[in-house]
Amino acid sequence: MPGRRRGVQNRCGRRINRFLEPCLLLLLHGGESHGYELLENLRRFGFSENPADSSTIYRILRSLENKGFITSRWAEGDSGPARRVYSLSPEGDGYLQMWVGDLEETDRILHRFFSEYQNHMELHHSNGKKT
Amino acid sequence: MPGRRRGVQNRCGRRINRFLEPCLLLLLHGGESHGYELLENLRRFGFSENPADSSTIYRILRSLENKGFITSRWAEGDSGPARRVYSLSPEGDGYLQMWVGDLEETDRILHRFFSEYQNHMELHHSNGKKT
DNA sequence: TCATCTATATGCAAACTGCACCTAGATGAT
DNA sequence: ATCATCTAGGTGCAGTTTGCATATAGATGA
Repeated sequence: MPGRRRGVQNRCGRRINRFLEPCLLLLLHGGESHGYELLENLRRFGFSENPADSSTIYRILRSLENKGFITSRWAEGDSGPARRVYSLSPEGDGYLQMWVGDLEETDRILHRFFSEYQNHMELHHSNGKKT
Repeated sequence: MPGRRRGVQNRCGRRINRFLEPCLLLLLHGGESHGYELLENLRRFGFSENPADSSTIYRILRSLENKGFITSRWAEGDSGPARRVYSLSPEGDGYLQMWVGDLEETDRILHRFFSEYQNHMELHHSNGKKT
């Protein structure tokens, strides 16, 4: 069902920087896989119908391989064209750990934003009127 | 103390896309302010010593003004050069609401990532070995 | 006069992303 | 056989964002 997404896209973009990278690493942490399959499995992370363009996925995978965080081999499938199957390397596992720490920091910042926001809203609520 | 940050930067960049935008909007929600002051106040959000380059701030403010979400006027300060003082517009207030909803969605995705990650870790923990 | 602080801004390059488009094997229908 | 379609991987290009360097300029004090 996935693959090339044609037509108009949401184009909101307000997400996390390079967030697809740790998602792909986490999927590969569960076992080797190829790009097309990874693209389908990305939906698990709750992107509402908008994970990414396939070109983005393939490019991220290529860059992860260039950095030595994953390795690839060609595999003849039981059906369809050959697949480039990726596996997580030990370095990639460490990189995933780093990503997790970084995202936890991001999460803290996010919650500081929410609490600041709620502070403001309570102050404005007390004067009863909101233009 | 802030201003031009010279020297080497962390260059990790794994943060939230355009996250500075809602932070600036929220600060302006608390009252008008100018760029240099906003830059200082950004630290409240818990960016660990790395909020943003001043050029980024000024450019985001300019783009928010172009979209009509904030307005500006020149103000002669009691000291130092003139300042461009920004105020949140009603449209900007709505835009901030939208951002909050969007970041809540981001937060949900983030936590789905964390729970997937913990699932994996528990599975790997059971076989007793972790490099 | 000169350095420094405050304040705003531009130029440039690198990175990331979305969209359009291309290649190519496999599969099934006509 | 030919064609459309699905699977699978990929490139080219343009728009956006960002970090770093740098420019401009008023104010202030040595």
